[in-house]
Amino acid sequence: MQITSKFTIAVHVIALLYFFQEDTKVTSGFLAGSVGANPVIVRNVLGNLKEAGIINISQGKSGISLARSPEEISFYDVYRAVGCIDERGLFHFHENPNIRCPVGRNIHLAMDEKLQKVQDEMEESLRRITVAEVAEDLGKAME
Amino acid sequence: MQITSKFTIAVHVIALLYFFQEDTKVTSGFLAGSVGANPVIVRNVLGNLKEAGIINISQGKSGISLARSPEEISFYDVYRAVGCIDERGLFHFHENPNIRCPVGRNIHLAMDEKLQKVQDEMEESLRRITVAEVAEDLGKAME
DNA sequence: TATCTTGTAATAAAATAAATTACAAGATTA
DNA sequence: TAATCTTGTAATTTATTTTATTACAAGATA
Repeated sequence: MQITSKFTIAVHVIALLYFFQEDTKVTSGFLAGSVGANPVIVRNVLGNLKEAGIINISQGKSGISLARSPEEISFYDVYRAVGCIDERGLFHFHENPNIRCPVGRNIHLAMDEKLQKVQDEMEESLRRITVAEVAEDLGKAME
Repeated sequence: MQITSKFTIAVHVIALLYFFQEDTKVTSGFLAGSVGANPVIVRNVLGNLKEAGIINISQGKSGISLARSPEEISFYDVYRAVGCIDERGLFHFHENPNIRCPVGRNIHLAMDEKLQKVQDEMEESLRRITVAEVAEDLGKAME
C-alpha cells in the first residue's frame, strides 16, 4: 500500500508555482507538462488545493498562484487538502472478526486506539515539514 | 490508501495464540474462523510470521504457537513480517516528472529525504507498541 | 465573438488487495 | 501402513482503488 501520488503531485505543483508564478501565466496544462500526469488529475489536485486555501485559481492572465508563502504550507496541509486518508484511517482493519469468539469480539476495540496513535504521530511528522524546505533544496539543485 | 489488512489479521492471530495455545490445538482453520478471513490468507500471514521467527508452526498436536512472548513482539515486527510496505516506500511518487523542467528534474531528489523521514518516524511509532498491550486490553474486555 | 481555461461527469484502463479453488507434500494417529 | 488432517503454494477470480482519458459546459479574457 502507498499514499496516493496526488500528494507528491500537489507538492510538485506548489513548487512550480513558487518558481514560475512571477514570470509565467501558470495553467493546468503547464503544470501537467512538468508533472507528467494527466491535466484532469492536476486540475482535481488544484481544486483540492484551492478549497484548502493554499492556491488561487484564475482563468485570466494571473493564472494559478500561491495564496500563501511556502513557509506557511506544511506537508500536512497538503496531505489533508488532497484527502490522502479518509475517515477509515491509515490502517485497514479486517472486516469480519467473529463476534462469537472473545478475541474476535474485542480485537477492534483493543487495537483502535493504538493504531490511531500511530496515525496521529505520522501526521505530526508531516506538520513539521514545509514546502519551503522543498523549494530551498530545489533552489540549490537548480543552480 | 490504507495499510493492508494483513497487518491487523496478523495481530489478531498472535492474540489468539496467546489466549488459546495452551488449551487448544490451534490450526489455520481455527484462526480463520475467528478472523473471519479466508484460511489461505491466514496461512500466508502465518508463513510470514513464521519466517520472521514470531511463531512456530507444527502440523502435530502442538499446532501453531508463539515463538516468543507478546512483550517481545512489537507492531513494527508484525508490520515488517507481513510486508506492509515494499521497497518503494510509504509514499507513491508520481512516475513521470518532466526532466526538461528544472523543477521536474529535481523534485524527486528534493522530496525523498523528507518523505523517508516521515516513514521512519511512523515506523518508530510502531516500534513503541507491543502485542502485549493488545493482549492486556483484550484480557480486560474479556472479563 | 472567438479563444483559452477551468470544473466536472462519465468511462476506461491499470494496479492492487482479497478471496477462492485446487492439490501436492508433511505429520499424525489409528 | 493406510487414512486423515494440516500446511504450503500456485493459479485464478473477484473486488476495490487508483490513475488516465474523453467529453463538454461554463467562466474569463482579449
